[in-house]
Amino acid sequence: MPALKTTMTAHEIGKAIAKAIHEHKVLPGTKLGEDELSEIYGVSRTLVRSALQGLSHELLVDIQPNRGAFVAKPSLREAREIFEARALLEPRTARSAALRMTQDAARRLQIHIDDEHKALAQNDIGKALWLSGVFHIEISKLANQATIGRFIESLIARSSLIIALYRKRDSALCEKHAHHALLEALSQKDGARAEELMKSHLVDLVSALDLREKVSNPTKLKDVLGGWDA
Amino acid sequence: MPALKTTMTAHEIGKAIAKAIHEHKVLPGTKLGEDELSEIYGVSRTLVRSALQGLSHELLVDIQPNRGAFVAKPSLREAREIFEARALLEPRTARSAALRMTQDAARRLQIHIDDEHKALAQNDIGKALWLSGVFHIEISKLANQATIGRFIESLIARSSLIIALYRKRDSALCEKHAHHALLEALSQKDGARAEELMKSHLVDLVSALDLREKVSNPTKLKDVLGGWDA
DNA sequence: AATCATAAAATTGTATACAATCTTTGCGGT
DNA sequence: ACCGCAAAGATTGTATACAATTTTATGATT
Repeated sequence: MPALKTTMTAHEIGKAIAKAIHEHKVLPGTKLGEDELSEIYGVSRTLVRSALQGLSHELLVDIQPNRGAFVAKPSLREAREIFEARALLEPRTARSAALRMTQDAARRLQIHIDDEHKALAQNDIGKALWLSGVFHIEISKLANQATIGRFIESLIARSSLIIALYRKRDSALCEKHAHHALLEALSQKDGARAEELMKSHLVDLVSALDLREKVSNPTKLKDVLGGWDA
Repeated sequence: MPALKTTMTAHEIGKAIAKAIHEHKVLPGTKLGEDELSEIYGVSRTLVRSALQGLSHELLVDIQPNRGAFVAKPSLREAREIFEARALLEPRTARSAALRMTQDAARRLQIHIDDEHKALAQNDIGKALWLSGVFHIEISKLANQATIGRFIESLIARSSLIIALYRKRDSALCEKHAHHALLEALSQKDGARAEELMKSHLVDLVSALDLREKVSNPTKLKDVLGGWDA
């Protein structure tokens, strides 16, 4: 599928890495070595560095001076802030999107939801996660507010890192119906309902996370590590 | 004042260029040639390119492939979006800031306001503009929400471009009292009032701009250009 | 004189070479 | 064995060299 004849641009490389991060193909903390990446994409380190700097600007990767680039590990505080920001921006944006909804957009979103279900059916969690993010981004694009849309896009990308780090064990990350209900409200141009649905959808998302302060008591370490030779 | 012994980093160069843009030392549309900048800052094009790419990510400069980097020229639509976004984020943030206000912060903000007045007194519009932006950014920092704070910072930086492009002739850009009143509300931890003041302050800012659609009718061109040989 | 084609100059895009820094390895001392 | 230390290796940071593209200058043709 990808065109191999022409060499990739820095932007394309960044997109590819971002997608891998979003799909949890590479986990937070993973080192992104320049030589390694330039080998993979068949370009010089120049373009790889440019791509990594771009990702660092979006806070998807953390560049440590003289040490290299790593997939970012958002703190608990950052995690909370990001979902607070989403709760502020996305419901409002969903309302705007509803008012500008078209038949064509509804069709595209429906196909998107089908793809999500397909991915889930074949247990491709990574792809499902990525598609879920893109669904939110598509809605924000419908609102026709590029500026806030960019903010939302950035928040969603970082959300995938948070899910990787803080997801509760065995918590479902996408309630099957949430996106469908949202699409329905949008199709009916029911702005108020779309706003409300998005709001509760985000609450559900957060409730699948464990964002409580770690109470790790250093003295308890041996309780956890004890019995290693039993 | 600036340390000349050590070489500047890409980030520092970006900050320097951003400040020049913010201060209207370079106007929207200005070409930012790589050789020229590397000459100025005494570094190779590598670092200059890195800096320009960073600024491009913040939408402060527009990089046109194979043509170079130019100071961005936000469209009318972008301009409206940016101030809508500010109206959404900043009042809310001012309220949060009020609740976390400290004596020390109040002192710092007061000094800041004094600097603004000094700059205005000596007619250094550029510096006043920059300080005004930093004032807003400082408030957002007090709110202790780094994520939204970054958004606001980015919006404020772009606002200076909008002011350069769309300011009404002879419109005052900073009503002397606005920032002072804001500081007062913050100092009294009066969140509701701070929110309200910020809201109206932003309205005032927009009212100093001319964001109406240009009605330039192409057929009228000869009306404007006619009589060249009279 | 105006216009188009072409060549020269200047500028950006990418790769490579070298320098600086960090990481690992191996050795000797305690 | 366990630390500390030093040299080798690997990785990132910066500058330079070369390729690709655009811009400007030149000149022939109408």
